[in-house]
Amino acid sequence: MLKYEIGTQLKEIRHQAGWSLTRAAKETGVSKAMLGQIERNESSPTMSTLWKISTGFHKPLSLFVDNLLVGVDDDKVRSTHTTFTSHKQGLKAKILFPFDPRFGFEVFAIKLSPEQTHLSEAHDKGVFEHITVVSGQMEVCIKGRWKKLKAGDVLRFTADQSHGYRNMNKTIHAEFHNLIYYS
Amino acid sequence: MLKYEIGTQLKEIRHQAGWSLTRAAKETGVSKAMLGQIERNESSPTMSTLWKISTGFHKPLSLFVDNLLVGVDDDKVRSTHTTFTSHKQGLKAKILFPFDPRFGFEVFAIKLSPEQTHLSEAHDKGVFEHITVVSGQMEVCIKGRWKKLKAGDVLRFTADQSHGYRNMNKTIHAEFHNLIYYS
DNA sequence: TGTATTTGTGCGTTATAGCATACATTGTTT
DNA sequence: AAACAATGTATGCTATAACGCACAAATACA
Repeated sequence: MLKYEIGTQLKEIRHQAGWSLTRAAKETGVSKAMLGQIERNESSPTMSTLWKISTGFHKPLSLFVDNLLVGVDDDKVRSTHTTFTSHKQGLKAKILFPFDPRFGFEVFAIKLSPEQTHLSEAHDKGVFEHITVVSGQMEVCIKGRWKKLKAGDVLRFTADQSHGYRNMNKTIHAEFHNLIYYS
Repeated sequence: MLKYEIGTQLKEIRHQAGWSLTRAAKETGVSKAMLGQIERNESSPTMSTLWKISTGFHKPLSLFVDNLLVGVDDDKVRSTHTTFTSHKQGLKAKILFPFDPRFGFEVFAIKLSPEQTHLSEAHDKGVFEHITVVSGQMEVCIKGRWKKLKAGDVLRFTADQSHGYRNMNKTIHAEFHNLIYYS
């Protein structure tokens, strides 16, 4: 169960060099059996052996680590509108896109019950929140001031400060998306 | 025996985030025991767990892989002028600096016996050889032409072609350094 | 067309990454 | 100072990365 398809990268580099597994094993000091399983994504190499590999190929480590948008395969539809996780009182949140180091952001969908307020702690420097209101209306608090948002409205702010969301309506829920970007 | 000190990097990132090992374990999904040994460079993480770590910290993978010039510690002197390895006929070579993916080059010292010729196969594209003659005199063959070099002379050429070195002198050895850069 | 030789993969064993738990140490509280 | 909570470390166990060897298929060679 590998999220990280480094094997494809290795196979390409090896073929490009015109090396056999035996040759690669000789140059890198890693057994060809292991190199084989790594290429087939059957095994997740340790940093130690990855170092040996990049050394043997006379290539920088980043070459094996970067450009790995190959294994994304999110082209199959995931249904998220059924499962809402993380039930705090009056606030339901579910993950639309979990954080992925290759992209640097994560996206939540959040439902605020009527007359509910949620305060959030400050995040690290370089974190940006992107609010998109889907339905209902809500308010976001930044630097002590509550800003009104209605369906379709968007808002971006630096999240390295305490902030909050609330739904002042007495009957209808508010739903919004929150894209959190980490730089 | 880790060449790759990724632990130091992790420790710094964790401290910078103000997280305890317990907190980090919770966020990343990696046990705090494991995080501990990784930080102490007692364990070389697999790419799989390194992915979990970078995900949990909301940081790109490159942050843990790059900027690792910390563990170089070549400030202790290695004596190389005694041990000459790789004895081909009439050619003695020793490694001054082995290839390191962080730098991208390796350096050899080569001794050519009198009246000796050595031919080398073409390397990959993007490989450069840097010749520095230390003592004696020698000739380097590029594109079929032999170029004369004497002590103190230097020469750089693209190594994606067959080339050769020879010492035409009848009595004295020739010694030169060869820095091979892989781009 | 047999016969080597080289290719990659499968198998059993060993080394080690990874986990859960318990422990010792330090810092906080009342 | 006693009691408490939080820190990072040490311990035993399980999962798996890594190895050496042997095998089957493909390729080269005669």
